[in-house]
Amino acid sequence: MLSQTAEYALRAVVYLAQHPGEPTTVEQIAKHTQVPVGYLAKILQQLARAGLTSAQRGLHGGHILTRSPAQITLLDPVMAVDPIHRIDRCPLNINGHGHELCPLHRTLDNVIAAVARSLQAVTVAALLEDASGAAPLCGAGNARPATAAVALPSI
Amino acid sequence: MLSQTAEYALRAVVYLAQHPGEPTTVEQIAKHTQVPVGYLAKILQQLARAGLTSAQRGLHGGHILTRSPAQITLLDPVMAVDPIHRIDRCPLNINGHGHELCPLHRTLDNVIAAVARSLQAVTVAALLEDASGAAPLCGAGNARPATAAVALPSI
DNA sequence: CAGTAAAGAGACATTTTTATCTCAATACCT
DNA sequence: AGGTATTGAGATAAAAATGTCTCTTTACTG
Repeated sequence: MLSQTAEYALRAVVYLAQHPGEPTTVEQIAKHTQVPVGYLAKILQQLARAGLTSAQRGLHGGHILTRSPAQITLLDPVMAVDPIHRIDRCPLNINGHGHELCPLHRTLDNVIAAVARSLQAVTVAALLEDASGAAPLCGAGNARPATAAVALPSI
Repeated sequence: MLSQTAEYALRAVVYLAQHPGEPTTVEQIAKHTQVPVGYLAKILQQLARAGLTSAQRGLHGGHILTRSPAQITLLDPVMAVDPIHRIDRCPLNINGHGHELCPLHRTLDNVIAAVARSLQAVTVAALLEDASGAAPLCGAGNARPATAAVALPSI
């Protein structure tokens, strides 16, 4: 669904949110989020370029969030590294029905829009405050029993 | 969002639904759906293996749907060629909190579930009957002016 | 039966995504 | 100033997705 890269970016942002203040090295983030170090470095660069994080070089350097977790939604890192594209014109743009979409692509675009809204509706802070179960990112040692996830049959 | 392959599969199925009865050749479908012929042939094989379509070889052969468009949802072709996977265990399966997901992955799984439900809620027949605008697949010549798509700012 | 129009299957090619490696630039510390 | 820990950037590699090509099999037609 989301790309591997987007997943990694989300993990990194959540981890950073759990470690406010302290600049955190790529290595440390990678270790705790199970993301390949070298690849994560690239992703963190993208997050920095997008203004979500900032990095400090040198000794005691590392990455930090530039905004409070309450002001970062799950959509933000996703758009930074692997943007979700709305369908804004029919991919089969034969005899231009202007910017109107055919029923298929209108439906697909609605799905995409819903995904974007869902991600946008959840802040990173909300994840951290979540009291229903395991700690964010399966934080070692502090997982608690939780309510069962809602089952969706058939897929 | 969805893969190219899934897009192609959806186009093919919609096209077949518009041409009930007649076995339709890969070439004809490809032409009208703007999908590379060779690749489409592979995709149609996958649809056939999944039982959505069946193919007849030889002269006057081609592909047809095995079910009525009313009994095919948009999820069906997608699952046939490029299955949507629910997140059923934390990808960072450190100190196993069983099958519980952490807040991040529970959220992501909910998004995936919503996508699946949305696709499952729309039948191919519904697309064909859609009276709000352009014909399915931008059908040449019969596009009509339609209601504007709902705008989603910020993405 | 021979010819032709179609799908089936598999090898091959290209492009994109994911991942690794190396070296340079920066900042701190003694 | 020199040493070390860190990010930045770019080249390279590997894997997966997408796309092409060729040959075989099947079924209809005359």
